[in-house]
Amino acid sequence: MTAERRPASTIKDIARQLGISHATVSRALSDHPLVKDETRELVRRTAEALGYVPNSGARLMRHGLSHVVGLIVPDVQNEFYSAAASAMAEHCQRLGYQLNLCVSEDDPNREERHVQALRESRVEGVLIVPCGSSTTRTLALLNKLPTVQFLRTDPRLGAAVVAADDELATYMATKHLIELGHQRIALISVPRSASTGRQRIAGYELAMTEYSLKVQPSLQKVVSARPEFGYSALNELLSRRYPPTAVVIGSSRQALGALRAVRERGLSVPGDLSMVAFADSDWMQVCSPPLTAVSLPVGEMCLRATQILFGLLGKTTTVDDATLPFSPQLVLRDSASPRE
Amino acid sequence: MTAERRPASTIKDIARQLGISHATVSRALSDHPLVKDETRELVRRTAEALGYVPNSGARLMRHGLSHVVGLIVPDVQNEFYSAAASAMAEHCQRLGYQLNLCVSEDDPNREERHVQALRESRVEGVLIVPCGSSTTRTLALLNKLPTVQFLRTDPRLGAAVVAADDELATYMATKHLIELGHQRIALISVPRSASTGRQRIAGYELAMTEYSLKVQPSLQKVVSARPEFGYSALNELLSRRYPPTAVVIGSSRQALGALRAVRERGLSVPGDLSMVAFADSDWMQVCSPPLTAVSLPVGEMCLRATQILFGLLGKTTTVDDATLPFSPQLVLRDSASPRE
DNA sequence: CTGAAAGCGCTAACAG
DNA sequence: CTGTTAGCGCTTTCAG
Repeated sequence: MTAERRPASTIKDIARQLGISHATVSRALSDHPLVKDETRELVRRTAEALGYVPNSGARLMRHGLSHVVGLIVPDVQNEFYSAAASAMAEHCQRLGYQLNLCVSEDDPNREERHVQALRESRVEGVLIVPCGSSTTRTLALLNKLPTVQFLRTDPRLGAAVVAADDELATYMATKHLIELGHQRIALISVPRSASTGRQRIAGYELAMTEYSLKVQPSLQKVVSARPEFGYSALNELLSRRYPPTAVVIGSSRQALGALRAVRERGLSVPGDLSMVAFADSDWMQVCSPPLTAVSLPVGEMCLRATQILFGLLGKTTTVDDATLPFSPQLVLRDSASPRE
Repeated sequence: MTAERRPASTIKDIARQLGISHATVSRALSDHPLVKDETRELVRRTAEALGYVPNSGARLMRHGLSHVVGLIVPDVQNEFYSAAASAMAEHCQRLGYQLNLCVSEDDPNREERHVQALRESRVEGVLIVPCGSSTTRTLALLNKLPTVQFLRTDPRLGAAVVAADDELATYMATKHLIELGHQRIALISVPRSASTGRQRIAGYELAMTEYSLKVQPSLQKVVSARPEFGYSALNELLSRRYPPTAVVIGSSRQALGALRAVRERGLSVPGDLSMVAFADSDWMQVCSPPLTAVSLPVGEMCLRATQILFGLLGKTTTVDDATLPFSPQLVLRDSASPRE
């Protein structure tokens, strides 16, 4: 039923059928003014009849522009990235560009394959959340392309940056807990390989030292941004002789797992443990208890990132000139309370 | 810093630089056996030096295969689809294919644009969750391409289908509530435009009539699969003179909004209202209360869909021959209880 | 208004 | 082992 594998019909097929030259067909199809209306209509109709669809490869070869931009994110299951992807798709759409969405899984090799593929298809620009340990080839490729690094910053990459102040975010989260009277505050964070990991850890440590609290390595769990890891990290923390009374969690995905751990142990939050999450997700307002979180302005950041990218492409869209970086905001809910 | 806009170097540039023919360069780069090792190395090195990246458009034109498949989903923010996208990306990856992920937002025009773009770039196959009101052009295009319709079925599309038994799913959910003693059971569902909407509504009605309960139109809210709509739908239901004692919710996104409504009104679930959700999402086990849900085997379905697609492409992967369609499973948690 | 012809980057057949 | 050549589908001069 599906899949008639015969090669797609071309401009020449149309020309042959009509007994005219393929050049005329090309003109007719691209609304060139110097074509008789009658011819144009005829061409249109037979194109439709033959199921003609232009070959973008051929078109690309002629005038070099693909009208595609690439977006590489670590994980579409992370609400933060999927929201970003939606927003960016919307913006590209509006500008008549196609968005090619790729998932790196934070794997440098996968990332490289995607960048390579994007470059081979001659995308005009790339939006990327770099994995932090990008291969040199990846970096070299990106440095030859209009690129915007989104959220994470790779110092080896000479591209524009649109990021939030992650350090401030975890600083705020930690400070909030300290001011509630907590002292044994744990941190679950994403790895240092990415800038965001480094910043989030730094923000936590900054708050701790600012209030003269000892930063204990054993209270820091640095793991991947996946629910399972949040789950096991919190379990380990809670199995300590002196478990923490509060925890800052560096990723919404980890928060999900952590909450599962809490639930399994029958602990009450915030009674037994206060929690503050980095990044605010939809579900955090309906979970039990609703999670206090540090929220980032995803929408604005996406807008800015696309604006910058299309700026680099010469499409000067209106660029709003708010100041970098974007500020996080503490959203108070019920998962953090004064220490008893 | 970024973005040197000079045109990418070609095979000919390499040839010129080395004083050899571009054919030799081509051979060297594609590991043709009849090339002197020395030459091959030389070519490799200069290719690297010049930052050469093959032009996939040109390559495509030569031997017709793009090694890309397309995936069109309605919404990446829906955990169900993002999980599916991840799984499918993984499978394609393994087979050396690139996955081009597109988001239709359930908008027929956007869907058409994507299908058109995919066809223009000569993707070898398409996995699609059809929006239900696809344009005739979309259908025509898809019918000329190896296609697998995933989850939703468009009767006008002659493509293979991989779907769950959605009717059974809501039937099970509704039956569960009926057996708990509920009678005034509401339904919040996605629109009838898609097969899934029709099936989910049918399953609910089937269970109701089977137990001789009246199907009241005013207890059915048919709205888009977005949190806001779940929110307002449930609010309307709860504002009735005789509000339902239980509700079946046809989408995880709607469930999120519904939970928000419940929370705002200070109602207790399942005390004041029992809920069962269609589709099980990560967060449903940590929300308050944990939601009883009908779960679908996403993983297996994705595997099957990709197997079928690559089967159509002639790559005969091992196809497991479980029976269609896939069966839902009721996951009992705490959001549904006997009616007092 | 339309046709002939060149060329985009690449591969493959055919000669050496 | 390598060079020459043709051609994939399309746009774009340049001539009519």
